[in-house]
Amino acid sequence: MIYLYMVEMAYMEEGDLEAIVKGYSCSGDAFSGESSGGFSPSFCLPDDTANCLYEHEMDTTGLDELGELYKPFYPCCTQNLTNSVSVPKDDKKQLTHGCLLANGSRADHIRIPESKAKSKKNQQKRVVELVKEDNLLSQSDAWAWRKYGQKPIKGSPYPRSYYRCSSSKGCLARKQVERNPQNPEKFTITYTNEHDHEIPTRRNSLAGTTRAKSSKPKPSITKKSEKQVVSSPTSNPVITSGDESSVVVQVMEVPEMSTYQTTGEIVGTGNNLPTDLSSDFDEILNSQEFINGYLWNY
DNA sequence: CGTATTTGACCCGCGC
DNA sequence: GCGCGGGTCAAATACG
Repeated sequence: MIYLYMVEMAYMEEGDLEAIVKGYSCSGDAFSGESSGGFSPSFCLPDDTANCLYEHEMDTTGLDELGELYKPFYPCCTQNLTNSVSVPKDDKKQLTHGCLLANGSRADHIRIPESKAKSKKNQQKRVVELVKEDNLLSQSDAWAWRKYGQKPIKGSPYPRSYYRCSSSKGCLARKQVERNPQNPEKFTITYTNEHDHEIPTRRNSLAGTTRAKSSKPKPSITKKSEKQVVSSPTSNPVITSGDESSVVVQVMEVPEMSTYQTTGEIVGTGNNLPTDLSSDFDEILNSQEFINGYLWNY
């Protein structure tokens, strides 16, 4: 089983976090669950648990408890829907967006203030920190993700990979994956925006296939000699840049989905991680199997 | 040929 | 206004 911490960042003012944690409030991400492989959506934490988690890691709980934990919290997850609005980057006039709810239904055309929508900072973010590297396979969600970028991140020796939803054209869902610089065994996955479509029943023809890493160096005309490794690891990436004033910390124990089967193995690298881009980490990140993590039978 | 990945360039928000 | 850093674009390339 997998234990992960889920941090939801919604449109809330400073101080809301405490209120939420103390008051057992729900995050308002009514449909966050679909990004976790059809998993159940947000749930509310007991007061002491939430506080505990916000400060430090928590010991694990039993797998079967999770399902029971979720049930009582489902109803609250249909509230505060407007907090979960995705923000289309380029849609400057209409600024509406369809939202997929956890139960599969949709909530369309939720209007958000233009000024707010313009800001990337106000995009909904949901951060998931994986505890174990090998859990990445199971944690990976059922959406099809396509990598569109990778950047070295200041303060972290590990690059961040950017993925977008490839299941549907125009879907604004984004996903970032990076290794925790303080604990290389952990990965942080950040989801931005929500899918505006159902979970695909089948993926693109090549989705899920593993591309063999090219043995020969890729010819590049304008290639720089820039080294993409940056130094001096700093803060915990889970609760990132200071502006995310309002954070809901959730703990999810994610059972491995027995209906799916992982298609690849990740060789654990532990703490002896190479820092260059040809490291195992990059192979993991670059593997579509890692991104999806499931074997799809047609 | 269609789709995915790589990676330098570009864009944009933010702090100074 | 400028520089920095994060996020995205898109051409080149790889793969089935």
